[in-house]
Amino acid sequence: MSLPKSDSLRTKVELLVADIPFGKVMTYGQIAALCGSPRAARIVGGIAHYGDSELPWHRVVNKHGGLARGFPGGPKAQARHLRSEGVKVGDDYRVDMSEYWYRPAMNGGSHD
DNA sequence: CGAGTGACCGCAA
DNA sequence: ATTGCGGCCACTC
Repeated sequence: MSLPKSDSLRTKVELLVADIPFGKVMTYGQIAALCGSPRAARIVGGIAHYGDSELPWHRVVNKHGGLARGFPGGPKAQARHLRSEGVKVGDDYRVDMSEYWYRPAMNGGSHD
């Protein structure tokens, strides 16, 4: 396991968000799931709000590929950042998940 | 320490 | 399509 199981969810989330490569995006639910709590998607959002503002939260989107609601500046700002990284954002502020969804090759969940 | 809030997810009507 | 509800964990007041 690459993630420190002893640390709090917040720490893992921050590590994952910080590990999102350039031009890629992750979902709140996916991050939460990788942290061990697939239902704790809101916690991820919460961390984004009062967590490290240095992390690339603009690369974090919801399950629908849409942008966050409380993002500073609105979805426009987030969309601008993503486009700036080469991510195509639709008029509905949605990113192509099948293209930009970053899936860390870990947990050996492929099959046992 | 208790209560409230939060940038979400999924289902049901 | 929208609205409502429960759930999860952490942080702030």
